[in-house]
Amino acid sequence: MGTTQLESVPEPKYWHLKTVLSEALDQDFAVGEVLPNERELAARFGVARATLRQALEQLELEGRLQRRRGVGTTVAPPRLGVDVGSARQGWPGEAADGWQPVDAAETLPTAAVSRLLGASTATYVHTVRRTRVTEGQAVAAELLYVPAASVPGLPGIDAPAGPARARAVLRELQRLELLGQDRSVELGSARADDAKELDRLPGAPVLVVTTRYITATGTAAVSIATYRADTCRLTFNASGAVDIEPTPQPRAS
Amino acid sequence: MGTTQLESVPEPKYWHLKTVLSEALDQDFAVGEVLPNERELAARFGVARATLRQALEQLELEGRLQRRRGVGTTVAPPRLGVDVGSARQGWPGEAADGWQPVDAAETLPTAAVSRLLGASTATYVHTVRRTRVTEGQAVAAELLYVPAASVPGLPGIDAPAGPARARAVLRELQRLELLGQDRSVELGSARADDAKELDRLPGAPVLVVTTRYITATGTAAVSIATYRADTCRLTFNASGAVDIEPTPQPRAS
DNA sequence: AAGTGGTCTAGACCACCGG
DNA sequence: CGGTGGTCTAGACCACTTC
Repeated sequence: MGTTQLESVPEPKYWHLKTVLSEALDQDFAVGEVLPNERELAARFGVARATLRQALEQLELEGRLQRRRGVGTTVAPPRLGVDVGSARQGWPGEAADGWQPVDAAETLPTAAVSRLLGASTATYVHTVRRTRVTEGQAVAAELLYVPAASVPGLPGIDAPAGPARARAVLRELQRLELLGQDRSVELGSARADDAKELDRLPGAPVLVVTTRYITATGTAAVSIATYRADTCRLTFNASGAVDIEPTPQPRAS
Repeated sequence: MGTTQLESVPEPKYWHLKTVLSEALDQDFAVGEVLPNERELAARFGVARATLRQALEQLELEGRLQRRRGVGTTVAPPRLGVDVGSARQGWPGEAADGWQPVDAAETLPTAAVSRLLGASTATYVHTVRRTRVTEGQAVAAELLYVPAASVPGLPGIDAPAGPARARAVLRELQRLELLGQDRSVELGSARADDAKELDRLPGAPVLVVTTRYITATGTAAVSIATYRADTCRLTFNASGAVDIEPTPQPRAS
């Protein structure tokens, strides 16, 4: 860049790189297109591969890129808007909202889970695994914890494993009267099993949505859902307002 | 470890490191305590510093650690629960919820902003900057975009800059009838100016909360708030249920 | 087998904070 | 000033996908 290095605060190379790449993505690349490989890009910009990778990492974090080992780096489509808030006051599984039961089992709750469940401190909890698919993509993996006390009418552990059993727990849960629920969203990194379901590497950034389902007797169930942070935008429709449109591309003239 | 390396899928060193460190944090460290420096930790575990840093990065992303250049790495307190959803149907600035007006200006909207504002395509928008402080910590920085058409009664640009002007825009906005709002949450990285307000380095992971304020005539305003992803947990109280308690530490027996 | 991204190393220098 | 985390390099090898 010329001789004008008067910048008293020289921004890091990877940061500048990110800006340059971001503009290039807007102008010269279409969604789905594959970029040159990392070694060539690094050479082209005159930096080490590690530095180039730092820039790519951030762009992937922002949902601009998608990297797959053995395949390459491609331009990501706009993030998927995934509805999380408008299904007001419903038990899980009540609406056909893309959640698919996978399995269920009886386990002892971890310290963190029993803390969320509150004073009930049930000895056993049913653990239901579900996966959410939107537009053909696996966007979330959920673990739903239901204390045995919440669903007394449930058949014993002799029930067949698999989706059928998961559905049985959900069906039983829906018989309770739901008073309310509270939700929280935070950043996390995917555990190994969740990463597998989401087709990502372990440690991938995820949005962790924790929901407590409240009945008259306290917290009847807790759901911990992990959404792919790179491809998802969680939407909460606080009112009956129109849905947000899926980010139409402003085409350059 | 011993000689049992039968694991056909050897997990990455940094991943294993992260697990070991995480357990050490639970058992041997108190909140606020400073860890040994990176060079020593790397030596102690027999890995390169870059590898050690990869583990620390993930732990920081999960809110377990806090790193500050020139100071050191400390054990982070549990994430702050920041209420985002329960202030139902209110204009910004209506409740004393920790938001502090900083400044305001008149600008031309960027392509992304005018897309969010919808078909109105106003030529000018008022841009209000606010900061949110919770428990003494700056947790969020917001840019609120208000098309000039939404607040026709506002004095011209001769108004004094600074918080007073920001308050004037908010006051004018609150005269409209709010029909609803929709919100979305996604992962992003802090722009330079936001990072400064949040006392983080540029590129730090943030949760971007986008809110559209709807009136009878369309989208009257758009807010883009960036929350520190490392220290914040966004909470949405969908019902009048009790608040979630701030993660009491389970003491080992 | 060839090509991709993912992990790892052993150094170096820089920007920032504190005494 | 010394010590901290932040950036950067030039290599190497590994895991995975595709052909």
